Amino acid sequence: MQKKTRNTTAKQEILKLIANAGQALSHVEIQQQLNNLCDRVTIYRVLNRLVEEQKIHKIVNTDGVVNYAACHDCEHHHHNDNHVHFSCTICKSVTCLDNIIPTFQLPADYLMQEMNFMIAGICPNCKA
Amino acid sequence: MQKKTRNTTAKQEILKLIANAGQALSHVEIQQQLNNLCDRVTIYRVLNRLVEEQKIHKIVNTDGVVNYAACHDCEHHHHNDNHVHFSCTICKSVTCLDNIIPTFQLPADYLMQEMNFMIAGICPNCKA
DNA sequence: TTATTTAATGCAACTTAGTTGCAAATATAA
DNA sequence: TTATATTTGCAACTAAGTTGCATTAAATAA
Repeated sequence: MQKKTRNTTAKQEILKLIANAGQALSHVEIQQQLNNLCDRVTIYRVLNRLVEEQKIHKIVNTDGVVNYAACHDCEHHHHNDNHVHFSCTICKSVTCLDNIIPTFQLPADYLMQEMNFMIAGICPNCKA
Repeated sequence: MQKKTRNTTAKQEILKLIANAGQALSHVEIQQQLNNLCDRVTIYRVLNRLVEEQKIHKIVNTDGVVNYAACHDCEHHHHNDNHVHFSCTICKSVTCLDNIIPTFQLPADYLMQEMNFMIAGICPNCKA
């Protein structure tokens, strides 16, 4: 029997933040913007729940820091982070390049469950 | 003026370990296999040096854990981790799929410096 | 509306990963 | 063999994330 999940204030606010962000947010950024709405442990737990419920994506940066982004195409397509993520080494922003989907051929004897395509470099804003 | 780097015992042993491993190793795994040859801080520092010297690759797993692998094609090609890495969710092994190189088109206004392509799933060994 | 139940929260304490400063040790070149 | 600059060990620290447990608060039933 599956555990029922609740629509709490913390969850609503965190999801709203991520959905309106335009770029992926780290735990620290979310905590700062929440302005003491809830404990930092709660943020961790809410983020994990949202990932499980497939409402947000978890993106691991090239330095190991985790960021979270809203799901855009997951209504239509399968929930899978199959596009490229870009991490700017100057302004530190992490964004989803939703349209850039790499093609590759995984050997048949491998089973794919999850993918994380991360590119670090300089974003258009900082390059200009 | 560039700092001259030394060929110390710790560096030799760590590079040997990684080169002979057949799979990517984490800091913890390296520390265990080194059997108190040196301090854990030294391992961190040696690993960073080896990455800077482009003797090994740094691979970030889907859970944020960092692994290190020997460079195979970097003699001939540019030093760039442009192939797919595979992380088995069962046996926890991290391997380089040297031949699987994704193709994608990054918009011209982005500048790429580094990439990390990670796929998590079940490896041939564990699937069998 | 109130009572019941179970998920979610807050807090404190903890683990794990990695970093820093500094004195001592050691590889390299002269 | 000596000089010098890199590397190491140690202790202490930061940052990221987890866990246990008592309390709070959604959601549902009465």
